[in-house]
Amino acid sequence: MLSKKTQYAFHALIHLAENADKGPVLISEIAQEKNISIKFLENILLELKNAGILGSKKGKGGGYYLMRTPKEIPLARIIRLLDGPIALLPCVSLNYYERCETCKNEAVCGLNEVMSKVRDATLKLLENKTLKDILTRN
Amino acid sequence: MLSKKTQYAFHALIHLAENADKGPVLISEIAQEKNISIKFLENILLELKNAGILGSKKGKGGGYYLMRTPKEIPLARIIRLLDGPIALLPCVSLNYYERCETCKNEAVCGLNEVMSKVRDATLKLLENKTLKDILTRN
DNA sequence: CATAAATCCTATAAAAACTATAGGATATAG
DNA sequence: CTATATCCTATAGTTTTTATAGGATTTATG
Repeated sequence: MLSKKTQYAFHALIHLAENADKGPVLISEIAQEKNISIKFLENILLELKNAGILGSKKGKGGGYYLMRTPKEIPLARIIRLLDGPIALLPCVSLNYYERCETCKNEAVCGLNEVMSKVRDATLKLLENKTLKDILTRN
Repeated sequence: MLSKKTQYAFHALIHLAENADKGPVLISEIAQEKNISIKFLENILLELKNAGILGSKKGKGGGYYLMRTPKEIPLARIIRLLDGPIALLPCVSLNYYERCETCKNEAVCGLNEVMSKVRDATLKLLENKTLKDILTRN
């Protein structure tokens, strides 16, 4: 399961995308709208900003805004940033790979093979679906 | 990522499948072979037994053994038993569903839609691939 | 320049989950 | 009867997750 952090990030990004025309959005506005602890959300938005996904403006009239269009932000990017690996095992992770301690040869490990397929199926969706795809449909 | 518990369970099940002809296998043998804490493994095997996946025999000559053929044990069963939900969000989980607090209508939630697809793609593999599929290939 | 508004930054607290260990109870083979 | 092995439940230790705190910094505005 995705952490609360990542879940909150998605909801915040949705709010920012849906209010992109109104200039910078206050943390407090997002927190209230999405029922998120304001201080927790602050840390999350800061991380998204440091990763280049969001921009911000300080002082009066300030707030957060998207640095790219929703279509350019794949869901996998957000998950990896806040949750880490998407794969089910370290030995099949593309971005957080760790060698399997137990098995002698990953190339002939059946578990490795199946979990690689799960990873591929998951990534096919999460790399191609973007913030645009999770905005309210209508 | 899958917990150590589930990872250990897979390795233990593989060992049991590959030694099914030799009668009950000792916890200590599996622990040594797969480098798992014997006491931790004991708890895991007990859980698998209570779920009907393994059988056991006490006393001299005792140990654990599979209650079904490897082909009859889907990977999803093991993961759900030891790790819980396979889905990335509570609101798209089939076995551990929880209503989404934030969104008003899950039927039109784009996040729900994408994560449902991820779940379906993952389950298609994990429900159909079994212990048999992760045994060493040769 | 002074002030208020807002993010920035880092530390830490609180809670939960995960990993591991302990030790006696129970059953069984011989 | 004894040794062997699982059964069972409690608890300890560690890490991760979730949340909070509070001062520093930047900026708009009068």
